[in-house]
Amino acid sequence: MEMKVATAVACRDCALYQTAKVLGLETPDCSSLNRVVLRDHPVEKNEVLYREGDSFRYLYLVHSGSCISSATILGRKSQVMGFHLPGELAGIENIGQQKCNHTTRVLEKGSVCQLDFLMLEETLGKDELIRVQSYLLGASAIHARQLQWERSLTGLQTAEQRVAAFLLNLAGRFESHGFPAQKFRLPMSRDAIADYLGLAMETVIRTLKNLHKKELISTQAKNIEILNPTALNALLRS
Amino acid sequence: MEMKVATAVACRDCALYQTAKVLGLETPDCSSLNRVVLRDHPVEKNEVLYREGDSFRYLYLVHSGSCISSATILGRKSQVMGFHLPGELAGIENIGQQKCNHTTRVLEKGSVCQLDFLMLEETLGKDELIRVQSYLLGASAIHARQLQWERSLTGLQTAEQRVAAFLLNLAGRFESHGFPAQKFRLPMSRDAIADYLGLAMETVIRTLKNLHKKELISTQAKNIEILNPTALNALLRS
DNA sequence: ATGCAAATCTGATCCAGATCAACAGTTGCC
DNA sequence: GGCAACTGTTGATCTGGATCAGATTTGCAT
Repeated sequence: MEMKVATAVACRDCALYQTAKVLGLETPDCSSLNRVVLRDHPVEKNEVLYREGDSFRYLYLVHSGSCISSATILGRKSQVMGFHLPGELAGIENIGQQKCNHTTRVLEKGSVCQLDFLMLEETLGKDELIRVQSYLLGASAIHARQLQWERSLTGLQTAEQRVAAFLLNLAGRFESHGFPAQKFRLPMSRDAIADYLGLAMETVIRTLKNLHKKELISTQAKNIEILNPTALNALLRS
Repeated sequence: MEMKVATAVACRDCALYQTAKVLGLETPDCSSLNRVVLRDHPVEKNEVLYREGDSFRYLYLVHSGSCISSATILGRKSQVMGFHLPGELAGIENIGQQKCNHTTRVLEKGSVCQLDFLMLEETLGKDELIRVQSYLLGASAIHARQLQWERSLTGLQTAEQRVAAFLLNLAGRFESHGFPAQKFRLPMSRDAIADYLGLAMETVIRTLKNLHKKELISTQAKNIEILNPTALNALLRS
């Protein structure tokens, strides 16, 4: 059977729109807003939003679809650094840097809003600059929290714990953007999950199967249902 | 034989002093500076700088000695999140948060400078606010880079790679603060390294021994000498 | 110096997960 | 519609590192 869930954030819930409002760009005629924000730009699967080494210019808000970031680091050809779900920003990791340090590409086709930083800075008074900086500090803090969460995956010994933590993190993020937390579709391949968690793909597959068998979750291809979040959480504590 | 190395940054090299200068607090009589910065405050081993849940107020610059940060996260009682060497800031991870999300304690006795954020904000004009925010964005970016580096440890398969990466990271940080990169003293226990890297203490010990046997490094208790940085780096690429 | 507690090291065992290999299912493309 | 390429799944094997149990060293306090 097919699971149907909402797949896009409403414009009023879009973080970039909120941002633009906060930044004082929401003039009645939307002229300032439209100079800086490109709304609802469609993107195709595998399209690259920005590449490692590009000079940093845009912040992206995933409106529908999803994205994956990867980076060349510590001598590995490429390591999956994170995923961007509908309602989330991509590119925050570049704040305060000259160049992009991730490559971010589209995982599932959809649309993004794009905020142009160069354009933004051109037309900035002192008060606006203060607001922008405040906002960026907040965004950086949110990003740092997710990074710290990911960093703490290192401390989880078993594959089961890592996969459980991953599913709960996704669930929480979906929920905080207005999607159901119990039932969702994984935007990424098993391979990408494995890379993200530092496991082999086979281990991810077997672990998901095992959690299914234990009736903590239900999996059918990319469709996930979390049946027992409490027990899932308890796994992390053992 | 005893290895002697410098163990404290000079005041003029202290990041907080630089910071204060950048922020325009370096009046001839140091009155503004002294209101906001507590210079060279001695700290004892195991002293807590700030605790998880405390409201965020101070940024610390490790002048001499060293610190360790840990946090309760993902259901673990405590996970080592990072180390703060002489010349480095502690507390940046709290920027943009109300409450501290790490507990940071002194690993080796020494002294710290302390920057009071509350006091700072009280006496801030627009221009100063802009400078402070700029500085904080830069500091956050540096912190995020280290976090990303740590996050990518997840992708390293073997204990040897993780330990090698750890030693090279420490070496680079020592060097960038004016200390020798090849020869230094580990401020932390094997246990803390293990926790930080997500390994068992015994594995860390054996791996260090093994790297010694291969003559890539030389270890004598907490004294480390990196004999072949190139080969050490090459380990990460295999 | 001396002694004691904490930190470090060594050895032995065992198992979770990596790796290899073969195959099935899916998607998209001519 | 059918082939190619990717993605997912299962089974079998093997090894690196966790775990447990001790021995030894280090460094601090007196």
